[in-house]
Amino acid sequence: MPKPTFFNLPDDKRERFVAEARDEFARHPYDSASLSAIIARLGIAKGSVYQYFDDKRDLFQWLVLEAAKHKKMTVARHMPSTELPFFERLEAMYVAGLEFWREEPLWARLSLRVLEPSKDEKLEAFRRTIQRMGLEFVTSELEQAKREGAIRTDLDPVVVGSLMLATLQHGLINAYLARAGLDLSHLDDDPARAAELPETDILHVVKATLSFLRDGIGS
Amino acid sequence: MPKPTFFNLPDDKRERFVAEARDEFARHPYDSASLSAIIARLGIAKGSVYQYFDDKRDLFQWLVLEAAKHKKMTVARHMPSTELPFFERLEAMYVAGLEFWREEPLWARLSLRVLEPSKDEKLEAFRRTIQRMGLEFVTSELEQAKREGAIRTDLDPVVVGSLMLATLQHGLINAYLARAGLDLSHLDDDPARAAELPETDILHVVKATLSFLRDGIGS
Amino acid sequence: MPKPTFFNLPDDKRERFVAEARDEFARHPYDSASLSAIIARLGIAKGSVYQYFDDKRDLFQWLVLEAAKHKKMTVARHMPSTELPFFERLEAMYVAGLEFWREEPLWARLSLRVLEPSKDEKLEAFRRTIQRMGLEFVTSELEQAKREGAIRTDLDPVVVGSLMLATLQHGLINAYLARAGLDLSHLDDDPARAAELPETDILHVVKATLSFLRDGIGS
Amino acid sequence: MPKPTFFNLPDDKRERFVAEARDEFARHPYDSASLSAIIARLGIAKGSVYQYFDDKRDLFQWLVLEAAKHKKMTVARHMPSTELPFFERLEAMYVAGLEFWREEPLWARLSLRVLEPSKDEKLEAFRRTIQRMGLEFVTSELEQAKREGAIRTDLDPVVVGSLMLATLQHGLINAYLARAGLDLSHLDDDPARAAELPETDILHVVKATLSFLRDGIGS
DNA sequence: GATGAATGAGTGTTCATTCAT
DNA sequence: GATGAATGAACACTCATTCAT
Repeated sequence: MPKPTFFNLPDDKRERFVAEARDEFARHPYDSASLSAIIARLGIAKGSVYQYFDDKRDLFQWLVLEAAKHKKMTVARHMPSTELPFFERLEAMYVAGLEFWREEPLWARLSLRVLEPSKDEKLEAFRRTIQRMGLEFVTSELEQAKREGAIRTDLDPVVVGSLMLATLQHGLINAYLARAGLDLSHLDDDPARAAELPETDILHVVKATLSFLRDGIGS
Repeated sequence: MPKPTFFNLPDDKRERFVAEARDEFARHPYDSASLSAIIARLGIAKGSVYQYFDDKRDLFQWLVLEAAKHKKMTVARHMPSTELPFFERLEAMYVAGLEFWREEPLWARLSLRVLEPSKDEKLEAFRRTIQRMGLEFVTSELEQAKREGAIRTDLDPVVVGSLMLATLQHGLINAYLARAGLDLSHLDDDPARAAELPETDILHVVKATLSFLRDGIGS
Repeated sequence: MPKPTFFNLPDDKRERFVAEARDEFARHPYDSASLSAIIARLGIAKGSVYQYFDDKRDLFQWLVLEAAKHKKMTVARHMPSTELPFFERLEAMYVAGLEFWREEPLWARLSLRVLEPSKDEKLEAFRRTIQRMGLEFVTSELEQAKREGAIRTDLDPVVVGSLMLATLQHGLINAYLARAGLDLSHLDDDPARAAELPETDILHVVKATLSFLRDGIGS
Repeated sequence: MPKPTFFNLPDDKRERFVAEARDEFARHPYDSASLSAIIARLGIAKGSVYQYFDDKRDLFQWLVLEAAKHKKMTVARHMPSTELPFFERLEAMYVAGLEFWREEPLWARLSLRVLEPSKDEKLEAFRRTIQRMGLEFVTSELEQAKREGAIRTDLDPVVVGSLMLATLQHGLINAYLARAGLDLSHLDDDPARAAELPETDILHVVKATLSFLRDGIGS
């Protein structure tokens, strides 16, 4: 949704713009993120933003889609090309999801921002769409797993899907951070700190999560 | 943290104040909630708020603690007085948690608001404390369950605690709402709609969640 | 439509506010009039305007109604208390209308501003209402005159009403100004100049207008 | 006042430019009309406008003169070639004036726009010139009519000229529109609606206006 | 002759907070 | 204890104009 002007920009200028905009929206909730802060850091004129995007929301939504692209790339890098059984697929996805936080903490933080409520009603609609798509993805994966015989057939896909989505969106990263005594809000001051988290923890967290998901906690 | 002035207020005036403030902070993220809107609805002077509380954050934090009190009361009403084994305790807690949404949708919504990030740094610190306490509660429950022999002993309490917290904070209510095709943001226009959700769904959702937690999804 | 705050203001402060706001909206078309300019001249904070009025349009509409009040007062001062036949009533009204320009040039100029188009759609609706009421007033006066036998009975009230309204709203003041080689836009630089126009011209212009209206220009 | 560049343009490109610019200035008051909107619709570069014209005002003024040319052409088409007595000439002119609204509503609307005040001081000077020329035209016509013996000799040409000008500029079209329950501002959303007004009304309005002008309203 | 990115002063509006009464 | 007027920094957004290419 950027205007053509945006793509005509010299690469380095465009990249600096994207980087600063991403930083701002990663560090602050949408309503609090400030276009003025972005242009001040870039040293460009206020009007320029509106040469590139329709408005603040337009910029944010595009950044969210960009974040998704980056995530997809990271995931692709960490996913084996061969077809995997359900739980191994899940494990690879979880590992990739946490690697994304290490490799691209700002894009990862931005991805989560879209789940936060805003007072912009049109953005809320966008958020609902994203959320609904997330739920549909998880439930369809569950259906597939059922067909594969990997999971129980008596599960309510909507309920379990919602629970797993919460796990994926909030649980996993919080578990990973909690091991370092951190919290998402610690990252907001300096998202790059995510890159310093111990990579070895990733496998531990994912394994524990997988065990939790597959076998539950019951003795 | 209210000032003495607040408690000297006639009961009905204080209660109206609390009700309107709760509504405002339930309906809008902290940064977007407006003191002006509250005093406009109450028809009181702007300065009065500052006779009762230090500032906006102070008011919000107190409301969050009030919400916790209300939740505790609802939970108490739905929890059997007798000691229960872990999973039955968990089930009762989950049922009570969803009943809280039906009985006191505004307090319930407000409880969740505190988990949303804000640009107010001091509020973020408060949020971290709340979040940490939540995690500690869950992990200690898990430790207790281990001692009871109710759950596996090989679970990493921090990881599983984080996952269960995500489930409790986001998963359960989203699962309950998703069955009606809703989303938290739908409630923000009119939180009272939560009271109209089918009560029978509660048991279904909780049973499914319990089965998910206890036995996992693996076949 | 001002807020109570506005009326609680000390008289002199409120009057200065009204005077500066009136000047700004008299000198510039609505869209070009600047709240910033008003508060700069008053030396008050920008927010204060919004303590008094909902927004720019609200302020403007109230000023327009105030202008109407002032006009009514001026007219009352120049209208004989006794009932008059139609053409004498018309003459008195026209004289009063021009006296208003001499006595209160800024209010008079403001009155005309409401007839100018704006890009604010809600203001356009207001303008249409004003315009429609003007037409209704003129046509009802014409009906009355018909009953009095003062005017021809074969006149189309809508057509003649529209023509007379144009005469009243634009023709008369332009005729008065044209005699001094002026134009409305000359007044915008310094509306007070209207007070310096020769008072004797008023009667001349009105007499000529009356003769034009009553007997036409045909020989 | 266009630059030579403008006339070197291929005909169709120049004509599209004129059409879009006319539409924009017809639909919006000068200050609100937007060059950006014009070039967006044309799909040309912003700088191009400044290759053709000095600035926004220059373009507008030229368009106003073009509108006058178009009006002259429409009038020529509806005016009999033979010399006519004053009132018949007037009638023909009025009919032609209203036909212009039906045939070329956008040029007609634009013609009126120049009478609206603006914050651009140089444009105001232009407007004064136009207005003065209009007055001079009407008064000279009246002088001529006097010599023909068509009208009374005791009329003040400046006063009556101003009144008739108001009639011509505002009264006639408003009378025509008022019969359909419309207002100029209704046309601004879609000026083409003027073409749908009943043609038969034209003669009625003009006849009524003529009767009003020639014989007055007195009984 | 055409381009279109950059500019930056300008707009109306919001809102928590203060403080004299 | 209550009032409520005043504040002013901050916000998103607009637009005619310039100028290097």
